[in-house]
Amino acid sequence: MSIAKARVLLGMSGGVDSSVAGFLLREQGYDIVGVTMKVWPQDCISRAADKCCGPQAVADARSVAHSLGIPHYVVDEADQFERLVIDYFSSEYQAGRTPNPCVMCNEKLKFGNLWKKAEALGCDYIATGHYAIIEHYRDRAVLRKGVDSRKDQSYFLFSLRQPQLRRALTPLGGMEKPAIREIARSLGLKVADKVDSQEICFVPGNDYKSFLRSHLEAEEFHPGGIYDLGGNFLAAHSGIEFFTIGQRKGLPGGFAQPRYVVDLDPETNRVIVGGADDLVADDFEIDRVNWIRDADSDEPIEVTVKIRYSHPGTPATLTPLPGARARIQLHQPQKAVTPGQAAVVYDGDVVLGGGWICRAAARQLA
RNA sequence: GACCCUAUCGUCCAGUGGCCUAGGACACCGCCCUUUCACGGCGGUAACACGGGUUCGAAUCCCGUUAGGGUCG
Repeated sequence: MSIAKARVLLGMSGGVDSSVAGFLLREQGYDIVGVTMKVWPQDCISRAADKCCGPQAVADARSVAHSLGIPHYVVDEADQFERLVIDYFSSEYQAGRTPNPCVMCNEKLKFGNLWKKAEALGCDYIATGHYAIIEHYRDRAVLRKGVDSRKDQSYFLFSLRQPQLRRALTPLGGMEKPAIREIARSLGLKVADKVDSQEICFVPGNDYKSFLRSHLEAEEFHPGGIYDLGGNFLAAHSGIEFFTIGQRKGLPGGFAQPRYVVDLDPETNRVIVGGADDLVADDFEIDRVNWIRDADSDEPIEVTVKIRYSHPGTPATLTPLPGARARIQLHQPQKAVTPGQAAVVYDGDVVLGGGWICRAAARQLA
């Protein structure tokens, strides 16, 4: 069986998942090369010391690679990360949208630029510790949800193209998190009880606003006013980049009911707030659509769509539109459909594809 | 300048002599949730403008000071 001797580049974050992924691949007979991306500039490294791609992560990955008996390399992708992930992150906020940097990092770096390294190392595959299933068939790859529904990360992989998926391995897809930790403990890996990563890996303290303030010049922000749906001015704000649809915190108080951001207008830099009832939408468009499973036709199809990672999914009708766009009509209105976030469409546990949520026409002010 | 009204947590209000060691909502803070951003759940900090009275007892009544708003100019 030729695949048993295939050589695979394992992306190692220094966490428990990618570490156990390495063990599983080794058991399956793969020839593994461990690689950790250093994505943070040297001069800022201390600020991200506890994050997934900081120096501790590199040290942990190296330790695990040694335990597993596999070679380990560090590749410096800081420049590319800055350009492909951080610049995207900042510019989306500046445009009044809410970015998802993890999707972009997967598409552009982990399953993107890393290919150059994989080829240089003679690897046929790139493997990661994602909780998602990638099935390889003769003519295509199928992306499915991970078996552990609480950890499923297929959402973050929706933008991968077939050529990327066909050379991608995710050995944890069929497993549950507790079993992963158990394996790590039984192997005596030092990362067995390391906390799960969460929040944006390059943002210290879970404070993206401070990150933007330090990353952008003061004049690059878009200050404006906060208005209600009646067009009444409520307060000034220091930049639309500090808001996202559905946000409640940071708005003026003194109302009988909580206020939520219901719209961000990049033309006027207005932040529009309303009540919970004003937050629902049942119809929106997505662009830059990526089909993992080919759309057979331009006919509408019934799907389940997730409008953000931690969304349970909801039934909808998807109608393909020209120019890699699509219209999504939700059967049940959902709260906080947010431009810039990914809408990923499923058929059961199979990822059909997805796209990026577009802003609806400007809300009609009463 | 005379007269009238108002003055409670960051904000908006509740409270009309003992049930107020002052209640709620929104905001804020913390924890939980979470490989994006949000939402959400749980918990917490926080005020009777100031000074005198009356009363057994005052946020609640009276007087003055100060600060807002208004009527007459």
